[in-house]
Order: sequence, then structure tokens, then C-alpha cells
Amino acid sequence: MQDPTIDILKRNNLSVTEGRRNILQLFLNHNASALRHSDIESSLHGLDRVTIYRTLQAFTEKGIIHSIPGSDGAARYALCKGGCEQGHHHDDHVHFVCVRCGSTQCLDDVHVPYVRMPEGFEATKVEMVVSGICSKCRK
Amino acid sequence: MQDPTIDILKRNNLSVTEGRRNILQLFLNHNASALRHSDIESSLHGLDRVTIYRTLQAFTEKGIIHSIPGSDGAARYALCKGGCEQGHHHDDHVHFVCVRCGSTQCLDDVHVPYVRMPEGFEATKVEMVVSGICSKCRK
DNA sequence: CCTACATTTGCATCACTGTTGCAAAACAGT
DNA sequence: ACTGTTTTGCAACAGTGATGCAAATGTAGG
Repeated sequence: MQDPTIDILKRNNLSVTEGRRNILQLFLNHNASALRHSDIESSLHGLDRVTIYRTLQAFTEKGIIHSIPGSDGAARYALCKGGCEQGHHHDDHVHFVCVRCGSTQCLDDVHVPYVRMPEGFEATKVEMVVSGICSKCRK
Repeated sequence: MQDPTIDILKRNNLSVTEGRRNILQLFLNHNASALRHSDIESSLHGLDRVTIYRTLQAFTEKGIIHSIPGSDGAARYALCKGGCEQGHHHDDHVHFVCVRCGSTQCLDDVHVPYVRMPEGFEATKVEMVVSGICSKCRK
């Protein structure tokens, strides 16, 4: 109740630790754009690299955050807005990567359109990433 | 004329070297699914890692191959089927990643649908990657 | 075919991402 | 507060990708 981070961690059956609360708080403060592991590492010095990796894994498994594939070989993470539960994500929105400022954001209102698969293919997940100039960089 | 690899390299103003011909031949033989750097490295032992990276870069710039974002942090590459030229790619097809066999393939007949961007966003590139079970693995 | 110039290769090295095993520290429930 | 479980930090490792430089290779002209 008092602190939203404690609440979220408990609801997801995760032990409430300093590191997890700090990482979660960072996502709550920063929900305009997705965070890379390195962003978290530089914001929260003193927290071990490995702990951050493991925390991101745990949060992803619980459905607190979702990962966004980055073409530069570094995963990005953003808070799930709702509908995601233990084991199953329902983030069917489009992601946007700005080539100018480098930020990745969730376009929560733009949902991934349906595409018909060829005979014999069975789709279980669809990722759509749009690159271009974001609204902030276009001024 | 005689060897398609020589032909393709010359058409793109690339020096014809042993390594480039071998890599290109690998793509020609293997056009059902995309290749990772490591696939090429293990198929063509004796060729330096760095040479492979630089060749993949050169081929991508020339529009011979295109890269496919992989969520596992390893880029995949596949031959461009047409419409791609020096500097500009026109691969608007969907990519499929099989979670069973791990292969990545181009669904050349399935093209990426249009999505309307929110106010202020300017899209220049759209990537769509579908995961699931491919037709071969479903038998 | 040989020479001279430009390009490419291989090697060493580096930076970054992500994983694993293990002992010490922190947490949860009684 | 005590005990058992979970998490953390550390060390080490594997993989991807980039860069600088000297040696090797390719290209074009005669």
C-alpha cells in the first residue's frame, strides 16, 4: 500500500529486496521509454551486473516487464501495462525505436495487425518494431 | 556468366575473392533459411571471423543480403530476392523464427501490413518477426 | 605476363552482452 | 530471534561485434 514497489513485488511472489525495489522504481519513474541493462547499471551503481540480469529475468517471467528486441544486440525492457500474468504476456502493441535519440517506446495504442501465415506455419508470437523519428525529436 | 558468385560480386563492384565467393555460395545453397555469423564460421573453417563480419557488412550495404533482427542477440542474414539496391533495401516481407528448430526464414509472400503511426511519429522502417512452429517441424 | 596500386585478409586486441557456480548475505515465516 | 530458503556479489567464462595494422591478394595498365 505505502510503497508501490513493495506492493508489486509481493503480488508477484517475489522477495522484497533493495535491488529489486530500486530497479522497479526506475521503471516506474521512467515509463516513457524502455530501459537497457546498461541504463540500469549506470543509474544504480553499486548493484551488481549479474543481479540486474537476474532481476530482469524474474520480472519478465512474472509479467511485470516485457522485453523488446533491439537490432543492436541489446535487449530493452518496459513495464507491462496490463493483461500480463505469470508466464504469459499479452503485449500486442507496436514498439518504436527513434534513430535520432535512440529511445525505444511502447506505442500502447497501436496494436500489431493480424497477418495470415502460409499453410503449415503456426504463429504464437508476433513482434513489430518501427524505426524512425519520434515525436519529441521532430519537435 | 559461368559462376553466379563471380557475376553477383562484379555487378556490385566488389573484388572477387575466395572468401566472398564461398560465403555467397553458402547463401545460394542455403536460401531456405537465414544464416548467422556462427553458421558461416563453422561451415567455412579457415576463414577468419573478422573477414566474415566485414563481408556480411559489405553484402548488406550492397543490397545482396539483408539482416534480420534476432532476439537472442545474434544477427541473421538472408539473400535479398529483388528490389534491393546499393544503400536501400526494400524487403517488406515478414520473417518467421521457428521455436523448435531455431531456423529463421523469409516469408517472401507475406508482406508487412501498414500501421498508422500516432501524431508526430515518422516511420522509416518496419520490422515484423513472427515466432512459432514452421511447416517442416509440424511435419 | 608483369608491375604498381588499391583492396582485402588475418591477427591481436578490445568492449559489451549475457550466463553459470558458489559462498556469503539478506529475506520470510514461525 | 531462529531457521531454512532466496538472493546477492564475485569470479570466470562464452559469444558477438568492432578497430588498427602489416602481410597477402586482387585489379588494371602496359
